[in-house]
Amino acid sequence: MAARASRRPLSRELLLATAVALVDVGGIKALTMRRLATAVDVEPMSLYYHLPDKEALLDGVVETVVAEILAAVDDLGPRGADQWRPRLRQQFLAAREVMLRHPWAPGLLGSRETVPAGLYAYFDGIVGDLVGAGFSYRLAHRALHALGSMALGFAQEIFSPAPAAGSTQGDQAEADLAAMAEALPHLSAMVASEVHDSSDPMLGWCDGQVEFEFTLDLILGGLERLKEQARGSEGV
Amino acid sequence: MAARASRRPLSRELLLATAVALVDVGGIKALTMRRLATAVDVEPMSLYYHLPDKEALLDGVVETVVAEILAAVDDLGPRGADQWRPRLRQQFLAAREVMLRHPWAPGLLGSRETVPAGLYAYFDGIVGDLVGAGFSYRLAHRALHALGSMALGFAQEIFSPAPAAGSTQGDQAEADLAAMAEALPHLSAMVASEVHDSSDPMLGWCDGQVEFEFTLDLILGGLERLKEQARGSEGV
DNA sequence: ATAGATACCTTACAAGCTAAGGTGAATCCT
DNA sequence: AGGATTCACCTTAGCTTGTAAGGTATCTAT
Repeated sequence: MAARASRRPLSRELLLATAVALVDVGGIKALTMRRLATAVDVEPMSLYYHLPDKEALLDGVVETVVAEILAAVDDLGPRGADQWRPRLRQQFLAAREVMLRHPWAPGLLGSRETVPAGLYAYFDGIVGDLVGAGFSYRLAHRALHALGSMALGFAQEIFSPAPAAGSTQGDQAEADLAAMAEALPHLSAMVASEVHDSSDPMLGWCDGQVEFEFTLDLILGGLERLKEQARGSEGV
Repeated sequence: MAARASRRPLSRELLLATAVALVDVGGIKALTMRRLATAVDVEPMSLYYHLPDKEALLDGVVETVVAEILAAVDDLGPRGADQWRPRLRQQFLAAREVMLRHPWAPGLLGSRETVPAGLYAYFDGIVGDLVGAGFSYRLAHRALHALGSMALGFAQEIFSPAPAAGSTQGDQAEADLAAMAEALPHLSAMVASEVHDSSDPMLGWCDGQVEFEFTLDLILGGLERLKEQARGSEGV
């Protein structure tokens, strides 16, 4: 038929890529079998030839994003024993970049019950690097959890926008601010203090990137110190 | 009617409490208007007298859990300036306990676009404590992000179970282990190393509580050090 | 007694996932 | 070449969800 000749044939890859695009623009709730079908110009049931059901679609979407992260993270910087810290830092910053492109990804990942195998391979590499750099397995394990949950947690970003700001209009805004200053004195003072040495007031005053790097360095620094302590007490 | 007399009258609170119970037992997907209606023994549309729509129900559920966290966290330990660290530690451990009772909560919280006001009040208290203990507003802000995302991230627990263990049966299990040892050498070695000085093998070898406390202390320690540094460079 | 408010119910529909089975074209086998 | 198979997609239909529209019974106040 003309219709069929005029479009790319379906494939799992095409469907997953299209699905990721759909979610990027409309959020996870916008991903339905029907909409995905419309997006690739077929009837809904045709999807089921390439994907067993919607769960598989979601798993596939996760897999796709994880692959994107792995690609971004692969071979970043040298692998020397003394390079573990900048290397890990670069890797997590790269991972975060991907997550920023797909802000829904961590939540989806957390909601899935099976995790793509590629992720374990990635963890394996990290443990290898850390142990190679002098970490005990135990400390490497802790590091994995600490860094992993930080990376995931930062994607939630519970705390970035102002609390339920409704109307952003002159008078009302001032009244809101006044009410907030009373109810949340310390937070208000904090905002005021930060706006003070920043340029634009109240616009993106929570710089996620800076916060992320801060926390990342906090954890990396703590790990380094613990590693040295352990090494010292071992009597090397 | 007999039926109506024989049950508690509906109320927002009853609905939310019932909803939380439903989610606890069946996961977030088990929470439907129809099931909630059945659980409180009314027809589905009766719910809409107390809740505008399902979004409001979900917001209410989040609100309920947050209230539970706030209750658990309230007034824990003394509020002295030198007590910020054990105090914060206790608070986050208490919060984690609630999250363990409702493992779905962080994910839901992250998926909502408005956050309960009570949470901001809680953050306000933390900032107050930190600043009172000598933190700059900037560092307190960073601390908020670091601790908050850690707490949220740890609930995802991407990395606890073995990667997609299918059959847990004698021969097959051994084959799986062997295959895993080859594909993920460092992780396998790590598991082996940890099992070695633990008692029961492979059963809950990822102790979430220990990992959580480790990461919490890592962050608290880092913050303390940064605080002292800043204080020192200020010339007090 | 009547008017309204309150709290719950009946009906109905669009949109979601998917089981069951159909169809035309391509490919393979002899 | 011709029949059988397979591939890739479609049609129909069933069941679940959220919820709009409007109905009804009970209580409260005048």
